[in-house]
Amino acid sequence: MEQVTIKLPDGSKRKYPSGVSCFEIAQSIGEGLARQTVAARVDGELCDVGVTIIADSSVELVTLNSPDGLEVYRHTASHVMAQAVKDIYGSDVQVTIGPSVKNGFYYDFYCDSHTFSPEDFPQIEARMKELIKANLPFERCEMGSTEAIALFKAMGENFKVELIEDLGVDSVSLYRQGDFVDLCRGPHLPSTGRIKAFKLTSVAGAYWRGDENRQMLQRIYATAFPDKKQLKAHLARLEEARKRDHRKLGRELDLFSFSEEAGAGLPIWHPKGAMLRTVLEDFERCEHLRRGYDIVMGPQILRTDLWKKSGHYENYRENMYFTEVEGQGFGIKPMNCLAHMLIYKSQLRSYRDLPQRYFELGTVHRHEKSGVLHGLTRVRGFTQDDAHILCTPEQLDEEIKGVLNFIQDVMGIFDFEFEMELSTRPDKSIGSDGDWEQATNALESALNGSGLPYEINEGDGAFYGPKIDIKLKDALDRYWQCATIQCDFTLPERFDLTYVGSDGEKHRPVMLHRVILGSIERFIGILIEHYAGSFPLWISPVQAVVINVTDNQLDYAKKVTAELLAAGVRVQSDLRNEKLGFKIREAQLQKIPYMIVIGDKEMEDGTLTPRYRTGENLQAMTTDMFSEFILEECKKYN
RNA sequence: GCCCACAUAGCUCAGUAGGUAGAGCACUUCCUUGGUAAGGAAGAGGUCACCGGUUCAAAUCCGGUUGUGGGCUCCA
Repeated sequence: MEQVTIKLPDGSKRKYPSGVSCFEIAQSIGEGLARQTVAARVDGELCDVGVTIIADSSVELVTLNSPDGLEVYRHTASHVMAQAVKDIYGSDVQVTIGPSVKNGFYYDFYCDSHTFSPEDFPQIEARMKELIKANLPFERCEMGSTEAIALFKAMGENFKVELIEDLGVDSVSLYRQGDFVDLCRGPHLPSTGRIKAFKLTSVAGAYWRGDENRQMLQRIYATAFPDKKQLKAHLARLEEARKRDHRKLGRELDLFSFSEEAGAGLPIWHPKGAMLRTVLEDFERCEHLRRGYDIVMGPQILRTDLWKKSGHYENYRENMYFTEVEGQGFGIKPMNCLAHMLIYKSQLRSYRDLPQRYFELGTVHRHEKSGVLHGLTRVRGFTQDDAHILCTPEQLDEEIKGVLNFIQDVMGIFDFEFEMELSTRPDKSIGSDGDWEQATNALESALNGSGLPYEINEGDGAFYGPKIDIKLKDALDRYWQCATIQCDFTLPERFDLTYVGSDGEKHRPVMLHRVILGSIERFIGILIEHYAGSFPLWISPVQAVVINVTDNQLDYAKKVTAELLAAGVRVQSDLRNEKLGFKIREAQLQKIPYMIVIGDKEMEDGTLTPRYRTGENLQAMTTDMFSEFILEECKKYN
């Protein structure tokens, strides 16, 4: 009998009879492993465990512990869900696609006669459970495309027909479990019974093939995990995220609100939220000055002609707000770079003046489509911590490194880990090859120099230049895009920015657009969720609240409050005629770091007793000692 | 912008079948002066998001608008 040599990931080699299946290989290593194996990677290609091997190959057994395995698992669950839906709704429903996604999977259905709602979930889930219990095996078969098209046409599955037609290949693979057949590349679990824990989570609309001009499909989102415990843990994580939702905490902590009367997407900052913002903005001003930036300020509206010159009118006028007075048109700024370039242009620049680093806490307005607004993370009016660095091409490398360093410091201060992506030249772009190459190299070399890992996002740069995007990771392992560094040689060209070089000739400066926090609004939204509203002392809008035990200490408590306020502590007082326990509870719910308890004892000694929000009481101390302690803590950051 | 859902007191939510609204917390007043997460009593508070339609009668049914939520698309 012919033999094949199988190379395993640990480097060992084993001989098997030709035609051995991956499952049998797993079995030969151990029954336990065989039970956990859901797919295999044969010579790098992900495939079913049932696949047979007829030539020497390297085989990696994929278990549920790997991302690949989980993906196969969830993808299979999506087929089971599609089967359940077809079983229940029959030909009223057409299937389309159903991939696995982060934390779960979905399947998109087309259906005119019925609108899915969470009320349908129990029935669909019940049918899925039956299908799982039946432990239907998955059978893969290859079929000529013509034949497959005919098959799906006969089934009335027009979306599948279109998919096959667009694939433009001779043959396709189908997967069958029970009487359900789906076009699919696979791989899948060996049988439906392997699914142990799943749950349908939500319904949503989604465009066919992600194209807003095409049919709207009904997407059912679900999640699946290798066991019930992990599913439960995932649902608990979602619950935790709901608790931390910045929209909920924003109201509970009285930070901000939105008003239907004012307009959608326009946050209104209440005293505590405005204080939080002010602290962040002061921090930013200080950090920028420290790093050699100049603070500048541009106007809120600029003449429409200028937006035409910059190209923004052409590209973004649908998203801009305009106004006209006395026959002259103005556009409300959607970004800050124009004024910054006008500052640059206000005098003749020498290479000796460069780099120029203009920093502005620039409030911009963009008319985002109504459906995309979301709390503070997607709004129509927001403030960017925006800077534009104009420098010589030779300085580019150093400047980018400086910005990366800046980002690293700031992310560290807020306990954020982050990932970086380098986005390169897109298909549709402007600028010379040389410019692109130089800019991309500069970004790349700065990234390499930082020693931090990054990924390359081929073709995802802006049309005017490559960029580095930073995605920060919050306390719940969610990623948020905040900081970005973009190279731009277009705007300096359009605005004819120049500097006189050492050779006495005019040269074109390079412009870096960059933000650190991105939008202050968005960043605060992320911070609220990251800290679950329990802000570090230095950014807490209210750092301490003075609480008297009885009316007897009213005057002393007022005096302490005034002294702390004068010393620069962000303090409030709660002198209501309520029990201490009640006032402590309210301060706890407001997540105020320190509660200053004042009773007869403190009044007699001329002290105060701070209680930290963890419940821990500090030693009684004088007002001066406390304010000094608070201010010292804050100085670490600012 | 698109699909679906939702909009009742400051907040969280009830409101069964169309018959002009209810709770808890918060608020006000009074009692209580109590040392570390809710002391007690009473009171006040709502053109049921807005506009229009059906009906003898609309919080409830229908249409539109605005806003919100879950997604899709988009994010200079």
